[in-house]
Amino acid sequence: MFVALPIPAFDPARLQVLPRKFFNRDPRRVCRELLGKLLVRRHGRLFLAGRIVELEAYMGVNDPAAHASAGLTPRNRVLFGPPGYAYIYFIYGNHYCLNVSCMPEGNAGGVLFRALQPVAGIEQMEHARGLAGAAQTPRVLRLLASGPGRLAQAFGITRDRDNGKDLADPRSDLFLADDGWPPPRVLTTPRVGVTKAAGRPLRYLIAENEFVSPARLPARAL
DNA sequence: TTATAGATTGCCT
DNA sequence: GGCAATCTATAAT
Repeated sequence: MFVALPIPAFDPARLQVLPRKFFNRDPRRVCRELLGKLLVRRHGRLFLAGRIVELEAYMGVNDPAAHASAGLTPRNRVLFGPPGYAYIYFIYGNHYCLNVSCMPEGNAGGVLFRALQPVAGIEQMEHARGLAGAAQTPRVLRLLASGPGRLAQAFGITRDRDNGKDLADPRSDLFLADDGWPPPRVLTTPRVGVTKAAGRPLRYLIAENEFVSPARLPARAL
């Protein structure tokens, strides 16, 4: 039996934008504590919001799977900058992916956003994803932001628009916030789609959440 | 200068 | 489950 989760109420007045120090830590710690928080896009009075349900940690120059492993380049320079900034890259000729920089300036840790549960602005997300007019079945809701490329498309995230943006600035149109949702139960698995350092359990997800991205791998409790 | 793999997705059988 | 799409960064020539 497939039971749809209720869509939680969304109240912009309750949002506490996460401070820079939140990101000035080991990416694994940031992953664990970022699960259950919100990614928010603001267009004037219109809000898009998604509950963060799946993340991956990238450990910097010593992580062979990380873009930072080759050292500082024009593409990955945001990762080497101060914590709390958006690193966006284009992959497979089709998709943008969103990361937030972690660790102090000079240390290139980062966290990849892999899946969100839509919370606000669902019609606009459907439009951005080419699913306008589709019934809001659990299956369609999952197609909106379950997957790194999908969530970027749902939120209109591109490199030109958002790379280098400060996600810890309340004045930003893209930021991360706490709305008081209780800390979730967290599982870890190996990262998806990486060929180097493939065994490390650096994928973090909310236990029993149906909005995690399609890849299903053996999980263990944190 | 050319080749190849890539932190993905969607459509095909 | 297989594979094409389609741009970029980096390696190989």
